[in-house]
Amino acid sequence: MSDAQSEAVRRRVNHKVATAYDVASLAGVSQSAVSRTFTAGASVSNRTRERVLEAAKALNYRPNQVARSLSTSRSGVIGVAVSHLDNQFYPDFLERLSDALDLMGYRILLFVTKGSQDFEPVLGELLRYGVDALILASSSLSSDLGEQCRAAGVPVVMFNNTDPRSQVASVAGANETGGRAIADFLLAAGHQRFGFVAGVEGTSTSGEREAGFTQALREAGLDAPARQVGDYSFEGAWRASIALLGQDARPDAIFCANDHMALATLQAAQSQFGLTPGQDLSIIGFDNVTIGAWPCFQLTTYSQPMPLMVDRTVTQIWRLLDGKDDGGRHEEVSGELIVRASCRIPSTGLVQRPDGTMIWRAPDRP
Amino acid sequence: MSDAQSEAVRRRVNHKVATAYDVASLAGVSQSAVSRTFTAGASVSNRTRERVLEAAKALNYRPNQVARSLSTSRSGVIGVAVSHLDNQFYPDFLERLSDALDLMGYRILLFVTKGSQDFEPVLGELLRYGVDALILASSSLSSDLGEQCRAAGVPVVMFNNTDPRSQVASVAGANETGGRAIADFLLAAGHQRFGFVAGVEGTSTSGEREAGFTQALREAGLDAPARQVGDYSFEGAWRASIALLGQDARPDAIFCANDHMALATLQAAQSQFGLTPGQDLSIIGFDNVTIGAWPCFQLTTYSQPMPLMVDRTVTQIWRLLDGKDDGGRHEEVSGELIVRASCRIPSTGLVQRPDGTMIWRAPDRP
DNA sequence: TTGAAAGCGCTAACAA
DNA sequence: TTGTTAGCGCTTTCAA
Repeated sequence: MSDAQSEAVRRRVNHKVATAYDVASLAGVSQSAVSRTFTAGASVSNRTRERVLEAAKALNYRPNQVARSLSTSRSGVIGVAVSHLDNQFYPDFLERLSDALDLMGYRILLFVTKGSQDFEPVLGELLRYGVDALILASSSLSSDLGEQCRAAGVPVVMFNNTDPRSQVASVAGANETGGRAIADFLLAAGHQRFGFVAGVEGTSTSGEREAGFTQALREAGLDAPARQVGDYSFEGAWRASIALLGQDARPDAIFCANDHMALATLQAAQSQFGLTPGQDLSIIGFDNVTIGAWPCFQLTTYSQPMPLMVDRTVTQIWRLLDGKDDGGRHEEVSGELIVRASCRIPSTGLVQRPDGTMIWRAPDRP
Repeated sequence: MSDAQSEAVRRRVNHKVATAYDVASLAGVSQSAVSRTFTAGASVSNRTRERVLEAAKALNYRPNQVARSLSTSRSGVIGVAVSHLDNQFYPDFLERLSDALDLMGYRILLFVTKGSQDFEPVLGELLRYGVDALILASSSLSSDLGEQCRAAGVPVVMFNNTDPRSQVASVAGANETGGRAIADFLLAAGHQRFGFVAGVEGTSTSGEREAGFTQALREAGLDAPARQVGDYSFEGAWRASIALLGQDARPDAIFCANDHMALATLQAAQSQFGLTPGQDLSIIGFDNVTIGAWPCFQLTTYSQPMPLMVDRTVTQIWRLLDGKDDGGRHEEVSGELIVRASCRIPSTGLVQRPDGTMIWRAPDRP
């Protein structure tokens, strides 16, 4: 046994992890040969590769990612900032995103942010962590942040949140369209008095949904809806709903800026006012989270198709990573108005899809 | 302006990130001096430090974590494997864990696993990612995995899951105690026929809860409960519940191995059998997830106090990182039986806590 | 307290 | 196709 070999064995015994050098000497090749066999698209002879692989297996060797990152300045890690983890929309997002990134060999460095707290310093750090890209899925996160990263040359995509004036790429649902559809739907069902529960003020998501909703009501000759802020939280929406429903002329239809808040409204209406959603009033959300379809909720909602949105998000990321920094930055993924029992049902416009779900489409206007 | 200075400026302009060398030359000191000013507990004169900090600020310099990791073989990153993200227990866990780790300057590298899929290869990779430690919060994850990492010298803690025979540290709730308490509680309420909805077979969490439950029933002279497997999923529990409730002698009390499944049982009972939980039958879960307390559920449950559990988990991690690999490995965090409307209420043993929540304590036995 | 210099483990020119 | 060599940006001895 050569010196090199015994050195390699010694390392193993000492619990030290084998390096490419150990493998090289055991295989009787250069360290570069080892590097090459573990680098996709390298140039190694089969014979060399096999010897290396054999030695690697014997030593339980695997390339050290940190060292690799230092050399290549690519880490295979993508930073993901997310908040509101109690809103099922986001865990669902994380799960699907993880899947999608996994497929491409990427990992997630997770940052759970609290609302719009001072996240920016953390993010400064983050950039030095060598993440290859950033996904900002905190609806209450400013785009300045993203702008900063973009300037630093790190691809950034905002998820479920946009700043149309910024250069930061984004993927979002059809917020304004959805808001309009919801108004049309409620009007078609014969509703008269409307309420709106907003998310965090200033977020594009809530703002656009409200804009579409209000605009469509205006076009129908109606006033803007009664309005309360729910801050995207269950408690906030609970309070907002109680305020709305406690009014003299109580709304007979309430649109909440997302499902998470709509679930609060639904329960507040039931337990605090004895109202039956779908009969006494209509409640509608946005997102189509899984639990909204639970029997006890049967929440009507405008969907944000998560698989598609995640798909678009990662596609944008790959593009940016490839340096294709061109066009198509602010992507909008359209959804559908999914009809369930929490709303009074219009007599027209209902369509049943093959999977049994009911959707509503506005009748063509003249 | 010196050559070194103009070089530094050039880098800035070219969008290249400043390195410690750039800072050093701008500050007129050695690169080591820069390193020291950014290393906690270093030895630098105030004068040097100030000059360095000034230069660093001018160049917007921050130490490169990757390079630092390569030198120190510590990354400041902790790998977290989690599954069942649709069970609110886990997003909640992630959120709190993130907070706790943040406080100590650690970040989370997230792995979302699917049940007990072939996660092991991924984890092999993971170790080469330079994570300083690993937290395994996948209730359906074998401990072999953890054992492997431990052997590789990486601290591992299993969360909400144990293998008593293994050396892998763990933090879990009072599963057996909780199971017993639940049996005692249901017996005290006068129940006769019991059902149990299990999680994934073979997981310690489900197994221990069932063992405690069944054991306590046996001690009361009763048979083991009717039993169905819910696999920790909503759909699985839904089917399991329908099977249980469709029996000839339908159970009048069902214990589900966690809240997530109990929520399915509750709704199945209501919507498929027209039963009113708390009157026609009692349904009880385990975890005390936030949504279980929602008005429409009012789920009785045995709690797993998340803040405490997370606290214990990170404490274990710090210990292991400090090389204190001694004792106290399998930690159990006790909870309380939280009484809500989904169960028939016993006439004795109820205690109201200051915050208004009702808990139940078994009367002392003679 | 400081600077010089030797790595950390790998990738990527460059020569052979 | 190979091996040699020079970094990647930092930490950490070791002298001074």
